[in-house]
Amino acid sequence: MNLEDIARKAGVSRSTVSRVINDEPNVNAGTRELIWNIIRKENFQPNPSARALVRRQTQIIGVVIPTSENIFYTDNNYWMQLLAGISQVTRQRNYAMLLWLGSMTGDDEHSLPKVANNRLMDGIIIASLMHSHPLFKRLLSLPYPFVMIDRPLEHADKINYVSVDNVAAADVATTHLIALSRRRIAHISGDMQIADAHDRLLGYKNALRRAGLPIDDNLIAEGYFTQQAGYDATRRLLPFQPDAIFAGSDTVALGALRAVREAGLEVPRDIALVGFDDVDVATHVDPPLTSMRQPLIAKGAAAAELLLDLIQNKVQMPQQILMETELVVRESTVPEPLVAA
Amino acid sequence: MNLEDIARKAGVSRSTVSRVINDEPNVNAGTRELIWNIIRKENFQPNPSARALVRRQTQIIGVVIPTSENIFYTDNNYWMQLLAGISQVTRQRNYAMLLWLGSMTGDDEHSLPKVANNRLMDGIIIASLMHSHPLFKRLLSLPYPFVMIDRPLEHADKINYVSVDNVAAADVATTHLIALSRRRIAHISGDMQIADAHDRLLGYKNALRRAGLPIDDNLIAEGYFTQQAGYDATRRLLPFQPDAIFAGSDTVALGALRAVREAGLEVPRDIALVGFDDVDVATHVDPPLTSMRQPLIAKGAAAAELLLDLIQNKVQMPQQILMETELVVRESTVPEPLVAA
DNA sequence: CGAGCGTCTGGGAACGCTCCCAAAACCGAA
DNA sequence: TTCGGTTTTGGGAGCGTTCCCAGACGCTCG
Repeated sequence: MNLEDIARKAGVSRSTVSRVINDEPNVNAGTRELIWNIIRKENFQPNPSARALVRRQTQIIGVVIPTSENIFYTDNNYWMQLLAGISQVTRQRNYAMLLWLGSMTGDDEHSLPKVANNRLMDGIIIASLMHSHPLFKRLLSLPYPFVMIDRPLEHADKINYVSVDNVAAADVATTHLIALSRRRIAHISGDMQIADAHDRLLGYKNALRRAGLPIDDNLIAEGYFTQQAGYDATRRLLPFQPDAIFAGSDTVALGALRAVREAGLEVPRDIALVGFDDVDVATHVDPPLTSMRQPLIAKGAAAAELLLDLIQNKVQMPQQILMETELVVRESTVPEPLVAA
Repeated sequence: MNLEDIARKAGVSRSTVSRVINDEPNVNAGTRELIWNIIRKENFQPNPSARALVRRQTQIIGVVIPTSENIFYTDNNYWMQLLAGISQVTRQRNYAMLLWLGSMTGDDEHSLPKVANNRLMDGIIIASLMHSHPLFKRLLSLPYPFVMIDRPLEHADKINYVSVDNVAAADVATTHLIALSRRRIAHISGDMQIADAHDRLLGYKNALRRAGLPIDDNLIAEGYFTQQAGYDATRRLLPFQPDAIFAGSDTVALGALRAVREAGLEVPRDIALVGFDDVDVATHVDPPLTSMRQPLIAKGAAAAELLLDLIQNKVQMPQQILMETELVVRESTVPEPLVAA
């Protein structure tokens, strides 16, 4: 079933049917109605490959999550929230989304450069790409627009991205701990290859400085955004007797919690604990975790919206979008439940 | 850059280049080498739309997760695990995956029937579709193969699906509770529109029957696969004094745990608790949840493998695949840690 | 030395659309 | 009735591949 078939049934030409399908003007109202009826009856949809071939647009965007470890072992709903947000927008704007998961560093068919070069997509969203990734330098010469989720560490001024103000967010989180009279506040950062980790450390330092508290390198542990890293880092920190820990992510906080417990200490009495992201685990864990919420669904949606705007030339690149964060206070910093259940 | 351009550079014809790219025989070895070199140098990739147009194959599969509530509010990594498994296989077999999230019941462009009718995909994987879904009856007339994840409630013998033996799994879980000398074992089932819920209830009853325990309807609560449903169901169950609860999923178990706590009871002392799926939350919650593990990554991978085999005519439909489950015992049923941390 | 056969190569047609241009149909006004 | 302008319609060309067929070439063998 193709345009020609529909045309034959309607007694018109291929061109007229095409005009109707694409909502072009200058088609006789009666004819238009007739053709629509036939299209509906036959459940006809124009062949997307043929269309893409001539239009040079596939109406497909790619979503790339290149951090393989995270994908398979992530213990939370972070990515799904992001995907849900992207999906909302692509759907509403009539695009499809192609998903590429996992490490794409190789030189094979599935490397990110190869995939990205493929004219199958009109643009891509790249989540959490480290600037040490081999793709990074190729990014700028991509033949179509792309949007990064989270700020890239280099060339940030030339790149479209959606992020949160991590400096401010970390500042708020740390200030919350200071307000609770904690004085020896430790920070477990993520990988310094990631701008987010970098910025959160900065925000943490800013808050301490403003409060007139010393910045003690013994209370700062660099790690990765994993539970194990949180655990290891906390064991390194404990000898220096922190009375609070601001973890770089909720997953990290989970590891920290385990280490604190094993040391026979109690949260929040001995050590108050703050996470980042506010993913599902924050509420499941005991005590529930105070966490800096990232609006993940909205972040995904904003990235998609931006990418489609770029594709359709509605905005000029580069665009940088920062989403609002919000501190969600729970019992890992404030002992009593805030509201009765 | 197209075949013709490459051909010109190599001093051969379009056809020869095509043959080289598609690894066809009967090309002079030297010419082949020469052409490959040019292709590599130019970073050329054949246009997927043009290829799809003539081959009538897009090398793309669709993955549909039609249960909208689950997507946006799922508090665990269930879906991501499934996607990770699918992705592994599609990648290895040179396919791309298109993701369709959320309710697709409407009659608009984004309804599942519309999407499925689109010749953009060579096949689809459909996760957790209820047989009351308006798509369900259309499924069998789809113009290409599809694989369901989890057993459909109707036409199961005609449909390709990947699932676990829920009857046996539920039996094992219940038997575990019986072995712990629990005698008033309650079950919170999922929606009876879902075969999984149906089968797990059956397995639960089988185990009781075999152990010579009575089946008490007061100890069976039908709900949905959500936390709130688990909470509500548990409040209905508590007056009948269960000493154990087998929840239809980990998420449900989370709600149950909350209700048990609020009633001033302790897990596992007063009520032992078993979940299903063994997603991330099972380990995060306190006490960690005994749960029936579904091999989600493997399940996704198996579904993808099956779909691609169907597309490539390597197997005949219908195929039904059952994956192994495994009871993971944690402190929600057995008080002391099994191993020292 | 020519027939016969395998290997290798080139070019036309087709896939199903969109886009452009030309022509047909229609309209009201002179 | 004719004319100019607008609206409506049809068909050719082209998008970048694959597929098929035909032809060139080289080799073997009678």
